[in-house]
Amino acid sequence: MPRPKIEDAEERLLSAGLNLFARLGTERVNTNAIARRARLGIGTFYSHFTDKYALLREIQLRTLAGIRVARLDALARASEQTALQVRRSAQAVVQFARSHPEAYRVTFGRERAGASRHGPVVSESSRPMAEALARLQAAGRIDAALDPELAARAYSSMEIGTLLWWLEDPGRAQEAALVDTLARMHPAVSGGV
Amino acid sequence: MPRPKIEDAEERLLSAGLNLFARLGTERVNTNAIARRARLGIGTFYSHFTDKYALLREIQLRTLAGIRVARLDALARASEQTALQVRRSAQAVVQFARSHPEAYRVTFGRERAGASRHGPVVSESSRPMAEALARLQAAGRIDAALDPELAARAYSSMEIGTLLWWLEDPGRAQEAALVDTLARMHPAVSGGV
Amino acid sequence: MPRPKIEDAEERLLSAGLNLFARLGTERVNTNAIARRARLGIGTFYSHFTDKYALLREIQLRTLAGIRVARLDALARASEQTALQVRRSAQAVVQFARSHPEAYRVTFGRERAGASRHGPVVSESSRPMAEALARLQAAGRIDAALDPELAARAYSSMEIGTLLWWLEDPGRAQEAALVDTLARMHPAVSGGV
Amino acid sequence: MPRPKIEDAEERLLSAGLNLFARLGTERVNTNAIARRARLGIGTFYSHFTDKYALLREIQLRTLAGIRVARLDALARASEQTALQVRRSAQAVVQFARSHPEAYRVTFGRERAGASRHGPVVSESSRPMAEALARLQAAGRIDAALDPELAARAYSSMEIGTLLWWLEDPGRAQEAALVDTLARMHPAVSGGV
DNA sequence: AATGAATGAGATTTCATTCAT
DNA sequence: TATGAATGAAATCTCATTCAT
Repeated sequence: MPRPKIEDAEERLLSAGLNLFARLGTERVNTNAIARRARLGIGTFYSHFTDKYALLREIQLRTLAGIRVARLDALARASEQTALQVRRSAQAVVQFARSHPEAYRVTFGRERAGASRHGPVVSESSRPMAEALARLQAAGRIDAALDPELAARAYSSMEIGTLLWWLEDPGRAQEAALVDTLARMHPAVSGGV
Repeated sequence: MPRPKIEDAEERLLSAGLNLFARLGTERVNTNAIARRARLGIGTFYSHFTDKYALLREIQLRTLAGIRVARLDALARASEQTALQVRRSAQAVVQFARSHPEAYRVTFGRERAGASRHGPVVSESSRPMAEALARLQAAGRIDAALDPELAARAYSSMEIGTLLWWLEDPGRAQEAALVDTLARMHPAVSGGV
Repeated sequence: MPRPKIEDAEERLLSAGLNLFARLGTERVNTNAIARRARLGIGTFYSHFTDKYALLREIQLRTLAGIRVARLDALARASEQTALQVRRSAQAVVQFARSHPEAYRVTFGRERAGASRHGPVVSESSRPMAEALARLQAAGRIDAALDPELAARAYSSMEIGTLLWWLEDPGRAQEAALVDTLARMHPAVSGGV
Repeated sequence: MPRPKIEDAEERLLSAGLNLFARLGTERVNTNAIARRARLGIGTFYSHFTDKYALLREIQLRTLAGIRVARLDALARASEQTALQVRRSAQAVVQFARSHPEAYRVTFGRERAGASRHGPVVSESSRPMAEALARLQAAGRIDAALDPELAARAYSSMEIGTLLWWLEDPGRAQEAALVDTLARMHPAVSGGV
């Protein structure tokens, strides 16, 4: 009898899931709670997602896409200068995290139990960055002894870990200081010859 | 039929738990499985730990203590030179992770759902390092513009994230390269004046 | 395989619970048994009642309401004469107990362990009766030395205890003799001036 | 190795059990807790009692014996006059309950789950009283229409129920008023011709 | 006789999932 | 398409009881 309104049920579910995941953690949220918060029947949940982790995956994919776009936008507007590009890129991510803290936490946070159930969405691919570092190395712009892949990997972990820590309490650091620290510790900057 | 023979039940449970947590992830392991693997009754589990997360916490505390000791040992043997100390410290942690991959993964890995249930054991405290950086700064040894707390935080995330990634497949990088990368990107080294 | 057919699950559970509680006692019945007897899944039990004691409470509330109604009905039909009202009231309760022996036993019986877990439902309130006795006293109809509250309390215990004993084996006494004894020993009758 | 001292382990267990049963209710006390409170090993419990209910039964038997003795003592000292004997008997029980509230509650209180497991200890035998009433009837001292057994039964319930209620909060009534009410409502008194 | 670690049957409770409406 | 009552496998946790010491 109900049938509330033929609306964006899927969006409602994604939004409800994001909020609950961020507040309670993936494991402490169940499908019934997501459907209830979306003001939809539990059956509706299952006609849109196969399970809780499918919804989580969709949230993560959207977040990763958002970050990619933000980063590319920033780079497009920045000059060719490496140090500036690094800074702009860091700035873009920090801004994204500040604007979408729930999405960032849900996507990168600890307690990603879903990963072990349905394979990781976030492979934390640092491939593009590794390639960029390799190019800089080839151009003699950074220390030849640096391992590009390891360095890229290390930087990614640093960025994610630091942002998650910051989001727990944004009062912990000024946004500008955060960007500065990330940029300084970026291998393309610190590793300069 | 209770009480067949007295044994070191607690150690057996810790070892079984470590193994299962590392292989399956905290959430996919239940108390029954831990007890069974330790070849003990489920009741024995509960007479030693209040729940799964109490056992997890004990594993983590032991791991953290082990790392602390390893790091201090390494520093005690190293000269006073900062760059060398940084390298020795990184080496100690890399060696610890290589020798106790399960413990490292269980302690620092993603999917730390238990943390949200019983409070985090691993605060990933970077306090000591922040203080060391501040001292170096006061001595004019590293850039005054660096924020010691942020930098320490960032380095910790980097170290942990990189080691977790490496442990997934140690073939990904030479141990020496790993140590080298961590040392290079350490703020006390890269941030030198 | 869920959801075979929609039914009045709650009534089925109440009825199954009443029967089992009466036969085995509150503590010897578990939620599984109640659900099984109601031919419902255990999950269905928990979607209707928070636990065993919530179901018990509902049974008790219904029983108390039933007795209240029966007593008021009887009084409404009786004349104003005190002795007759007392007799009619006793009669109403005896009839109720005879017609709903399980409900009476479950509501008033010993072994009300649940009470201590979730607060008593049956406060065995003798307030109304105490007030009635006080009015009769004021009107000089019963001994002024009688303590109305104590007397009301005492009568309630007597009524309940006697009925529980009788229900154990209704052959123990004629219903008429039971009513007669209760009426005779009622303070408004025996305490008359 | 322990072996604390060859003492009255049994008395210690009875005392611990009485205290715990009275505070928590029969069902919420377990054998381990009783042994712990008696500062004895759990094994010792089982070398003295077969289970929790055996200990409960022993407590109840002692209590019943105590009440019997108190009542007989009182009657022995009272004159032959019925009204006085009734009053003395009531007084004796009230005093006993006041002096041994835990024992009284544990013996007569609701939530006698053990009863259903091991058969009732307290049959609430009102046989002696029924016989006394019958004798009084034969002597023409009380109304011939009264059913002695029912009346005895009713009085017992009244006495127990009222005392349990009083023990919940002795401030509820003066001890003298209590004795007075019980005596007044005793069939040998109120039923007098 | 006293001990208490070990036991495991059994009770409670959760929640992903189905399917008749 | 949307619904939500019903389901039961699975997980957690308790506690009476045993028996080697």
